Amino acid sequence: MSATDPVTGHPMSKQRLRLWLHMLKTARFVENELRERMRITYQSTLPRFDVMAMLDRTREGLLMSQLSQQLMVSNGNVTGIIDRLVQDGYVVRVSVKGDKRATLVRLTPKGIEKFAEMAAEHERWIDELMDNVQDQDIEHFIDALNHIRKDHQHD
Amino acid sequence: MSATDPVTGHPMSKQRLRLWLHMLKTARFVENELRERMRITYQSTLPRFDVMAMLDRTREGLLMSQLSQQLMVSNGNVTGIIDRLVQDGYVVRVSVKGDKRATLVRLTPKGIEKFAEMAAEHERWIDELMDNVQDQDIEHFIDALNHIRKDHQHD
DNA sequence: GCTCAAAATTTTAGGCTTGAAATATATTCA
DNA sequence: TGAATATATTTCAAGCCTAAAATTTTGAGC
Repeated sequence: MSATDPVTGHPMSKQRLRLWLHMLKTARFVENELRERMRITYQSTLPRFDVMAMLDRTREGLLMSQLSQQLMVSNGNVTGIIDRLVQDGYVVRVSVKGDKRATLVRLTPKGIEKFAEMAAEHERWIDELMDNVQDQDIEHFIDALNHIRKDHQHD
Repeated sequence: MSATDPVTGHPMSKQRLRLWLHMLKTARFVENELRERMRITYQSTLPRFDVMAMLDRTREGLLMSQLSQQLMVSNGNVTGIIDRLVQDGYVVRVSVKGDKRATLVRLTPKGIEKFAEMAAEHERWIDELMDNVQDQDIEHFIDALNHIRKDHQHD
């Protein structure tokens, strides 16, 4: 038999399951909100926003493989999202000198401008959705989150 | 100008954004792990598991609309997932007496049995993935999560 | 009863996501 | 050099997901 919670007497595994279900529900709630606002305000999506955010942090561009690794999504997934960002004129594919396999992906000036606008609004949305989380809690919260990934994820 | 963190001097909105990004990354990490294990071990998926979990808690069955509401996903989404669970023989659709519009959805005995097996393993996976989260942190953690949804979500 | 709005569900079109297979290029090393 | 292996990316099939439209049935008010 595994360890039990000294307070409630419930097995730790049940406590952790409960924590996971709460975390999932909260994340889903915030994501649903953001998705809808992104759609209504910018006729865009969260995955597109995530990709643009990554590209905005590295203006010289990223390889497709770097993008999918950083975003923790599959290779083929990124291909489709970039296709649509290219269609909208927010992103360009640039061939890499000396390696014909690779493709560098970069924000266009139009993409940079649009992202700045979206990012500012996105930050306000998060601030509003999380206005119940107070400053003194945030660092503890983030610590606890990082504990979960520690020893498991190596990035 | 908005409130600032008295310690770091950063605006609260930046702190909350940072928290959200950590939360998203952690949730994605755990979900990716669970998805892969569910696929390899049971040739199944997380959405299917979530639906079965909900039905297991209410053995007399749930309406399609109740299911989608509880799971915070769209109506049409649930239709497809149930279609496949019915094909696999884990779920049945039962017509509701007195209302020809509604459909009640129930686990079959085979579904109940299968879910019990999957749920036990699922709990072990969570326990393993979260083994860094200690007991005394869990309640605080859950509190903080609930704070996020408080005042926003009404369920 | 009739009409019309509301409710429960499914269908549809389009985007996201995965794992696996396919394609093309680069590298290693015998 | 040439063969085998590794790397970067795309394509593919299938499932997930959404919003909006369509379908069917119910219920309310007249």
